[in-house]
Amino acid sequence: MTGSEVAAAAGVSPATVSYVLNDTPGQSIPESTRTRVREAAARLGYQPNAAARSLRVGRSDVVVGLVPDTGYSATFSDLMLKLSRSLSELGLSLVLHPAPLDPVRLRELLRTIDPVGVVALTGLDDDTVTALQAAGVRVVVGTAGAGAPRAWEIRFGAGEFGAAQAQHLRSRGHERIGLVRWARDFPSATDQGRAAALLEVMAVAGQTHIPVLDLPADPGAAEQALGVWLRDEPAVTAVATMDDDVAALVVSSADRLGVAVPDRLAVVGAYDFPVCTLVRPALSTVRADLGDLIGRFAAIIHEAVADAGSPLPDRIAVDTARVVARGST
Amino acid sequence: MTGSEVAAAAGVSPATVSYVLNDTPGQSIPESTRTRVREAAARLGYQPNAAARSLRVGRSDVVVGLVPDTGYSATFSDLMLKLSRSLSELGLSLVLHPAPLDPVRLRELLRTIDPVGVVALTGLDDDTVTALQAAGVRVVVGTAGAGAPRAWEIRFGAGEFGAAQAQHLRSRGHERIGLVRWARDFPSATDQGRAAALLEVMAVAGQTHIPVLDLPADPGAAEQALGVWLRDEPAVTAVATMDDDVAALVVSSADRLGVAVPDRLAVVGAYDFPVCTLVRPALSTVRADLGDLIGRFAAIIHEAVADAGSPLPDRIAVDTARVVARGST
DNA sequence: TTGTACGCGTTATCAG
DNA sequence: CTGATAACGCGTACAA
Repeated sequence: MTGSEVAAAAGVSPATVSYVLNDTPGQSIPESTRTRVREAAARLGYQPNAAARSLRVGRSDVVVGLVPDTGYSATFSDLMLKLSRSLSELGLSLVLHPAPLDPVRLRELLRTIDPVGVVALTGLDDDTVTALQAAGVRVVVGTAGAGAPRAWEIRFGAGEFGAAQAQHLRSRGHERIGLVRWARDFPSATDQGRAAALLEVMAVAGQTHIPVLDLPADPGAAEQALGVWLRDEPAVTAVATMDDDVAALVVSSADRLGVAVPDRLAVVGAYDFPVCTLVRPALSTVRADLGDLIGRFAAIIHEAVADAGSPLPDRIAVDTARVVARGST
Repeated sequence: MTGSEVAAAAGVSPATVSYVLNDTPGQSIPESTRTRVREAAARLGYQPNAAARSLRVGRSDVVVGLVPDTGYSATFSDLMLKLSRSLSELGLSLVLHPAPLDPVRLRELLRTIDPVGVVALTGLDDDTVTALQAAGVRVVVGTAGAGAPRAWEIRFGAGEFGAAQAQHLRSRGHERIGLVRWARDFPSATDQGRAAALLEVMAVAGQTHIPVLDLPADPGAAEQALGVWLRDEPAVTAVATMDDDVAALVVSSADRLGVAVPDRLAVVGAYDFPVCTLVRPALSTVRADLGDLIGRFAAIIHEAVADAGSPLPDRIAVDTARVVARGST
């Protein structure tokens, strides 16, 4: 079903079809013609060819959502579903991809999808951001990142989660805290941003660096790694984790090791995943109303796509980050 | 960077560039020309434009992976990562999308991505499969489904997980079992296939239908729903769940209700998610070496894409489905 | 007010 | 054995 066929059915030229269906401004087409075209399009089930459109316009209508490759809880899933709906109303569509991606797979993604925007639930390192811009991505929404954000890049929640975690642990009397992240081949930018945010708060209490534990996903290996780490870092009485999945593994590993939570080791996670209330003790965590942000993301992306020259906010604060205290702290 | 520029740099025509870089058979181009072209392409960092290619060829090189919209664990995440790599080697790329999708979003996905193949970690209902075929998708790999598979559709693991769960529960002496699935607006085809598989095994023991509990994701609501359901179904002494996330919520809800697991209620999950060993009692589950299947999926998709007429297997058995017995049964 | 014609980058057909 | 050239479907400048 092509635009020409619709034009033929409506008795107009292909150009008119394009004008009508795209609501092209500056064209004075009588309402009667418009309805005839729209009706024909609807009747024939006309769907514009995305490839032809992309080729002509020079960009696709696709936004890529980068999700953590460590698995992806219902919390994040809901977020992406919301984003998908919001973007959909604005004529954009969302597909997901696991992150972080190595340079080769990133290039492949950019080449095959040529997204107009990227929303990352993970941090993006500078090289990735640079590659995205070079590939023509109009707007990037992500969390942490080392340098200053570019004009077309928006950051959110860079430090709020870490700050909330550290403040909570301090308020519970802890003076030396650590960070637990997933062990992985390539370091994640989110991990680094979180560590920096924790340190900023703990520096006030005299802590000079944040010890980091790389936790393997395998329960046996995790237990061992935690045991060794706790011996090596005897001053650490509490840990913040990158997310609640990691926190859950810490708590259960501690249980097996005979390490009392929260007495010997307090644990605070992040994002309030469903797993929080499944483990014993239940996980304290930091949650934020990210769902609220999603609508703004969509609007910002739409704006950036529609009007390339419009200025973007370089940062969106997550002002709703709040501690949910449960049994693990 | 376009093919024409490469052609100019190499002193050949654009057509020759296409022939060389695509290894088009039936063309006798001297090795010297080939190397010259390849060199120029590499030097200039040529990346073919996917939109133009899609427009010309009539399909994209993208495969869509449908993932459960309830969130998915590291187990599925790993699977998709493996699939992504396998497809990548075959010149195809993978993007993810939450499923099930309503008809509107499905159409949008098909229009914007125009995938050449679909791999679903969830079941696909018949309408969806029909829509996929109509949109020109060459091959669909999915789990359950009501009717018989189409020639271009491959099913895997339709009943194996359910059969293994039911057999395990029977071997533990249970004669009346139920199925627990996520409460959701639209029924999932996976859920229906699982129920049928369970019934097939339990029919031998005289069970005539499988009571189903729709579990809300919210812990409080889940606890209440489980309590009511157990009162309504006093004969049920064990449940199989759709996956380990659901199973974990059942176990923790039972704990809060004072229902002893496994004595009053045995619980067996599926897929061996990491959450299995995080809850008490640890979850019995059914696992299969799906990673092994992934490579075959990729090969089958590649085959179907490369040679439209080649016959596909209509079914791939998951012969490695095995029970992992832990504390919950 | 509407239609014609061109170009986006690629691949396939068909002369040379 | 090689390379012009047309065509894919759309959007838009310009002509009618």
